[in-house]
Amino acid sequence: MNNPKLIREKYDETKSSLISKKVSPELIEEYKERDELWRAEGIALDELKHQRKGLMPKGKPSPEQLALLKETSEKIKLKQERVSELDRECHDLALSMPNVPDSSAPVGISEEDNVELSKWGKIPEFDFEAMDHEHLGVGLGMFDLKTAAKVTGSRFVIYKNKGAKLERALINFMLDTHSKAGYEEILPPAVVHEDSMVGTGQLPKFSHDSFKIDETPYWLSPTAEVQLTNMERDNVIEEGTLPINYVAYAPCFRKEAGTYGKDIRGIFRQHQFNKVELVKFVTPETSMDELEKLTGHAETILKLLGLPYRKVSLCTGDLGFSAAKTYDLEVWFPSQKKYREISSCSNFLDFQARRALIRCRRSNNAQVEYLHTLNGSGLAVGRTFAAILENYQTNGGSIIVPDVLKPYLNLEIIENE
RNA sequence: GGAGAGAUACCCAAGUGGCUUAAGGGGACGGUUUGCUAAACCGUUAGUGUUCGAAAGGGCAGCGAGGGUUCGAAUCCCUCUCUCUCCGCCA
Repeated sequence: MNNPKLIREKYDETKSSLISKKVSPELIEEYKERDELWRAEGIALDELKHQRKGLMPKGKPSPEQLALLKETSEKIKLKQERVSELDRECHDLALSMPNVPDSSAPVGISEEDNVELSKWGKIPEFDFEAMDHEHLGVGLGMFDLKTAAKVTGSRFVIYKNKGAKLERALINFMLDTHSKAGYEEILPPAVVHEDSMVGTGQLPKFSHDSFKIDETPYWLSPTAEVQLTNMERDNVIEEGTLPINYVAYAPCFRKEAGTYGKDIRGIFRQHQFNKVELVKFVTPETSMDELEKLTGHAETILKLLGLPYRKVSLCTGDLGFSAAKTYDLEVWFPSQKKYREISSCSNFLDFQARRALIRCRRSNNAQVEYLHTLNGSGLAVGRTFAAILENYQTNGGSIIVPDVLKPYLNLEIIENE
């Protein structure tokens, strides 16, 4: 949720900023109008309530008093209905409005306008035709999509044998690495309450992207960002304990509606996938520095695994709903000859903190204010798995195990026996 | 899943329709006293949200959550959530 004062006091600036994030001008105008009405009517209502307090008798009211009380209460009731209606309208509009992009985010319409900031690693050159990760993985018996389609459905996977071990090794490697960097390890529920989904911005607008558990207020979490960020929902955190850094492994569930025919090969885009997530709670003045740190921690995983990647800054049109600024990390896929997203690191400023009511208490003056939240994938495990297969393949279709994973797998090479 | 008991502020806790502007205690903080500490005594302690205001400072809401009854609700009614005790089932 954006600070309502932005629309009230910096209307033109905020409006054009939101338009760059594809919000319709009508929506913004409607919000402004509703907000003004809500405030005016709210003041009138408070005034009436104040009046009634003065009229309250110490004991039983006399008939004259009673008549006056009844009249005032009747007015309050009508005004209250009006205010509640406006309040609901404002709240709904505010919840469906995305975060205002940070001024450092490049202005643009789509993915095409994202700005590449850096590249790391050497793109592997093979003296043979590079296979895609599905051929490699299925060929080595590491995962089975057909059986998963029978057991569950399409876009699900069953990892097997060394594939199962590689997936688990990656999770452990990522958790260990981030723990060493100062993140507190969390193992959260995979299921979250709808209130949490509202807190981080998945609801109410994007209900079609996630799975709801029928007849309950629960959802299958689309990212551990939801669990980790909402752990501090409704809390006031002492400034001295910030920054709070959490790392969690969790399975993530996404409907992937509207992606039919996209990334149908292999395990790149699944309804259920594993992800290691980083979340930070920080003081407002440090959040942009913390975004650099957070992105650096995600990059560390790619570097340690020796996977070539690039870092891009998302343009305003490509920014997620809740994000003010986002760096995507994209890893090289030899079979596609393209960099593909493997991590997304975002600063939400106080947008999620307002929705989820997460505040910090300043140590010098005891003032309470909204803190800033950030998160980043560190990394998407399934995509890391796929990238390792493709980048570490050999001519025979076997996979050289990256050095840092050897202690986890007790293997030098993954090959058919 | 069944039966029962709870939820009041930082903690404990009183409060069954208007005398509550939520008592009292503990703790915390400030002060008096003191060489220092403790004790004693005095005082402060409703966080937060929202709104009005340049500010100082006001208003409104808040007794687990949401509805309802009433001129008026912490208090009466309904629904829900969570905690505890017991029974059943279960990895």
